[in-house]
Amino acid sequence: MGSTMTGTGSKSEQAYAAVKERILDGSYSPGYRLVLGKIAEDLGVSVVPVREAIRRLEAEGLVSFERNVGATVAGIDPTEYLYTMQTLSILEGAATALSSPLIGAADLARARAVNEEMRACLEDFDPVRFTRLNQDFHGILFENCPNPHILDLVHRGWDRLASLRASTFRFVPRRARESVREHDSLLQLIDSGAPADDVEHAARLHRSTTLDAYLALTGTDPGADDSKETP
Amino acid sequence: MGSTMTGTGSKSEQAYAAVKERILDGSYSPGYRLVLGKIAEDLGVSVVPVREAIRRLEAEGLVSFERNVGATVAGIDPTEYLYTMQTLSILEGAATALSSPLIGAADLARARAVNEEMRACLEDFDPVRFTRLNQDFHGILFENCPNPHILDLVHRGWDRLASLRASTFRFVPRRARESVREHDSLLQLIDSGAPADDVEHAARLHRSTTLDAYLALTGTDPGADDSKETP
DNA sequence: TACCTAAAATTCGTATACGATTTTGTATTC
DNA sequence: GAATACAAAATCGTATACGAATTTTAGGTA
Repeated sequence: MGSTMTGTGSKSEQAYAAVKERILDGSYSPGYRLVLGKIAEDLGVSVVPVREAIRRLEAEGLVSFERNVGATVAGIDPTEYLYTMQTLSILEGAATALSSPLIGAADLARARAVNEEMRACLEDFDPVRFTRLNQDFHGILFENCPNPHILDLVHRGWDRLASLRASTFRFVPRRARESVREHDSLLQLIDSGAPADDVEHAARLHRSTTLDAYLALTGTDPGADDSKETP
Repeated sequence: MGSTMTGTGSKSEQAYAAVKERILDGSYSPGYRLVLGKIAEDLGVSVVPVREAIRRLEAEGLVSFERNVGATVAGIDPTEYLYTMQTLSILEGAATALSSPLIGAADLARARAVNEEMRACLEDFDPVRFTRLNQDFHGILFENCPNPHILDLVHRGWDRLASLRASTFRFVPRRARESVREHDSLLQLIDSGAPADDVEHAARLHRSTTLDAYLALTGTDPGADDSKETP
């Protein structure tokens, strides 16, 4: 009865989906210890399929695993967050660029509508709703991407961030207004039939500016000295 | 006796490593049916860890899996090849760019040496050796990349290509000489302290030119019309 | 109290076993 | 001869069971 039982797949699939959902919605937050026996009992299956599911989640980066010790929900250290955001900025930029020549008027209209919702959402600000809309917006820009591998990687990145966001909520309110405006520009750029390179650059900048805003706010400056790029 | 037994990890790890190695070196070529019982017997373990290993390989994209039917080594259709190459060109470009400010004189010297080996290798041409050297070359340029996620994705892409290459050998001999020259330019660019954007562009172009050469040779033109980027 | 040791409890890792599903082979019918 | 029906074999999926490794707890000693 837990978690929107689909009942469709094998027990292994069921366990995979259930644990993944719990991670993404925050029921299992980062650091949470995933004990095979407990989960198995919870789901009413034996440990074998649960173990398999957890190993798969490990391969996707949602779970970290240690031999003879067990699995925990993958952590939230700021460095990881930065890595993921940076990777996403690259992949989303590429995905948007590859999509852009294939985006039709209907898609643009939908994206515009979502962005207007975001704008409306700026008053009595609801970060969760805003974040969801943001994903919808970019999802529309991606969905025409002719390269499914890139899309898959983007989705995995989102999943990771969702897992983090569900626990520690990372959001820079001041950034929201700016973000909506950047969306406008991005749409205009695509609509004008700009070269893919320009779209890519703009889309990447959009994401990495969000990251910068976050860094500026928290003062996080993880390990590597990769900030000396503007001498 | 099978496949450089490390003996270190659990049976599950052992199975994972063994099957992966067989896929990468071509012992199991694309389409090969991975029967749990057979593999288990081969490795002297039971089916449970083998199954787990295969599911993990599926998550990495090396194996495709169908419920109640079984697993096969992931296929080689040209579309996949194109997707992977395109994704790699993006990720390698970014990885090289992020590395470039951190690449020291020693690294550059090593890379130069490898490229000279490649040049020497152009006479009495050995594609396998050339390919390995090529990976070494780019590996040197990457290894300073401060973002391990990107590196991980690049390595996964390489693994996929290795699996394909081991069966159908995809190589455009005429391209080799050109490639070595491009390496020279790339090294010079990095050495001159060029902006990261320039390095990224050059590195990406390098990979996608290779892809174009392959496409021109085979006439493969899968699905999407993503070639209209140079109007 | 702090620290070391040993036993108990927990949890993992995998072999085995068996039911469920799919595939293959064979006979029957038109 | 082709198509269908059915039986046999192969293979998958998972519950159960038990040994192995780790963590926790308890007890004793300086």
